[in-house]
Amino acid sequence: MQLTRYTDYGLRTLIYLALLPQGKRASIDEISTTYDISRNNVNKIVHQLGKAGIIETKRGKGGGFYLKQPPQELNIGDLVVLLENTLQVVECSTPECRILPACKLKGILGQATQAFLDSLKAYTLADLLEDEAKNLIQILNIQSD
Amino acid sequence: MQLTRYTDYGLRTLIYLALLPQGKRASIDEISTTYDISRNNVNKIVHQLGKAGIIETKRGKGGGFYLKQPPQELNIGDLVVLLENTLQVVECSTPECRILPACKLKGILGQATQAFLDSLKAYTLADLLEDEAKNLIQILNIQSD
DNA sequence: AATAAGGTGCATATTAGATGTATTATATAA
DNA sequence: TTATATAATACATCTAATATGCACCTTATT
Repeated sequence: MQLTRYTDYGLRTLIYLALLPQGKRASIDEISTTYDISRNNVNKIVHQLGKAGIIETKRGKGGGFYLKQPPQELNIGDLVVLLENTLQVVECSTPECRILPACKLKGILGQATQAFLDSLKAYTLADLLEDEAKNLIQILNIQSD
Repeated sequence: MQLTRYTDYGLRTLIYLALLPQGKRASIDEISTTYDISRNNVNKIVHQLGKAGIIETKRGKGGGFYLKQPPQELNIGDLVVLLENTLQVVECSTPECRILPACKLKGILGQATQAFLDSLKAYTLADLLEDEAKNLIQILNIQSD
């Protein structure tokens, strides 16, 4: 049971953005280089986060992107739901499982998935920085000006 | 976020076994054919369940396997832990993530995974049959004698 | 001995996911 | 108005985990 790297990278990108000084933008290259993630992957993530209204993106010279909301307002559960392409932990229909109509496993696994998400919903992006912001800023070499 | 089919097939196999009349054995071919799952996959599952002491396997003509414990004693959470090869929802170390030492995500995701498993631990194999045993027996064409 | 079952090992196929390449659209600044 | 830096888009390819296939071994029953 794993989340995709895409989701992982998405969260890392958001951590980076949450650490940026007010008014500063990040670029795809910057994130890609810092975390050593494929540029294309970051590209897709930034695009998706932009479409979802989580970040503001701007093209062109001097462009880039930044969080539209404060980190305290970004819930980890919601972010995982957004980034992860499927939350259906088993595939009952491709190919169709013979016992599907009488199977209670679906429901039980669905409940468990909900418990997973509810647990994440207790945290926000801000909680990922708590007590570690200074360390993270140093590790990620984020400039203060 | 998905469980492997291996885990899914493992649970389906156990459902099948839980529906068998007392004293009856199933065979790998029987499970494989009934669910339309690769024989080899079932083979591995049966082998693992045997080693884990969940089922009793017997080689040779007239052999087969059956549950060693009543379904009420087999906890779904434990079964998923047994069958699923990884419960680490993100890979922090291959390659090593730069922010690993200051990252709080690991812990939060670990808690959520635990919530997932705890939710499953509230159910046993018997709960997967409840109210549906007759339907399942019919769908799976399990003979009563 | 023949047969039917699980056990074991390795090879191959499949597929989702990740990455690469190229090009387009847009914005800024010289 | 041209050059440059950026995100957006599209598509191709690589990779690796997973799933399946094949062959043969071991064991038990008849």
